[in-house]
Amino acid sequence: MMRNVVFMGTGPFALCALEGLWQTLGSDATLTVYTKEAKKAGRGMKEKDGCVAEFAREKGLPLYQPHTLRSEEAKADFLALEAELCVVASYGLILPKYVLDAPKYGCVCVHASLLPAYRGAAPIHRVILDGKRKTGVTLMQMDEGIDTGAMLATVETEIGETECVGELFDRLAVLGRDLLLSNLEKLENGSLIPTPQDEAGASYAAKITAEDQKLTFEEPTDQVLCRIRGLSPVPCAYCITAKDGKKMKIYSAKRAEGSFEGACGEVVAVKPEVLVKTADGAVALELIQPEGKGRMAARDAVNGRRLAVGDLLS
RNA sequence: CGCGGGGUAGAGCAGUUGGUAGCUCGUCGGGCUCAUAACCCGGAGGUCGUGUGGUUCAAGUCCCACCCCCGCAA
Repeated sequence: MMRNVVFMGTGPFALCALEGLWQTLGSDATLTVYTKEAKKAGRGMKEKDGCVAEFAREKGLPLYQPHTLRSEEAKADFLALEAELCVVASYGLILPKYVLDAPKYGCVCVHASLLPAYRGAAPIHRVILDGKRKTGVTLMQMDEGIDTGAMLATVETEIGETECVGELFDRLAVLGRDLLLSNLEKLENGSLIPTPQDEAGASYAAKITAEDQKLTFEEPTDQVLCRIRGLSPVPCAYCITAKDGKKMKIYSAKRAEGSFEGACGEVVAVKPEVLVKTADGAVALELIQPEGKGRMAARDAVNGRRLAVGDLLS
């Protein structure tokens, strides 16, 4: 059993793996946590720590939140830990070579995609945005590139037809945690065989931009629905309601059967469902959120005169 | 001290220049119908975020303080 492990991660996906690691290693081992520094965020711009930092504090784990790993100070700190293994999951900082080289078993990363596809920051969102039906988690030996290291183990999963990124995220976090834990021993005894990634199948899952969040009803229904599912509930797809120019987030919607008359983005019916015309049909809005208001069923928005037949969404 | 929107029946909203509250939906009861997410009739349901606060003859409506929710930006 390993006795000295460093974990580097930020956010809920990382937290899931960290919790598992903490339970598995037990109190005999030293588990040191690295996570991104607290930053001013949210309404009021108050300094806010991430969930990984909170967990580390709560459990009394040694915690490091360097602004960068490239400083001499960070380097000295890390080397002094003399870690046997470094586990990384959506950390957000690039690991310098000294980190990669120092641990006896190197640095392994839990990445939420079937590498070499969807390397990068937003693999879970992108895989749904692209309409894929299968994804997974990869455990890999890190190298100096971004998610380019040799693969050690993978687990696949089907993406549900109506599954949103929030649901998939939670499932992959658990799969990732289990993939890591079930391979710890093999990492230690060297029985995992690193498989280099095939560059031919590589793709990059870039961070989600505001542009990605913008819905376009000029697209076919399938694409509109993928965009909604792939971004819900965070950061969420949105459109602009023409009558007041305000944003309206759309958390969920489904395909509407039939053919409809109207311009793309026009509300063509509100009863019994709120239907919005797309390039090749219509989508039925389910859960939405007007700017400044809370989430509500599309039907409630109609009751409050927020949406009516003829309204234009763009 | 980042910018901005909002807190009124179970839900979503309206409430004009201050005069004790309305709409759509839901809910309960009744009716029509082969039937219904449709229609008709009727009922219940609100100390209008909090404050033994201020102004006023009178405040959901103006002023003050505080709490909470949300959008942007990070």
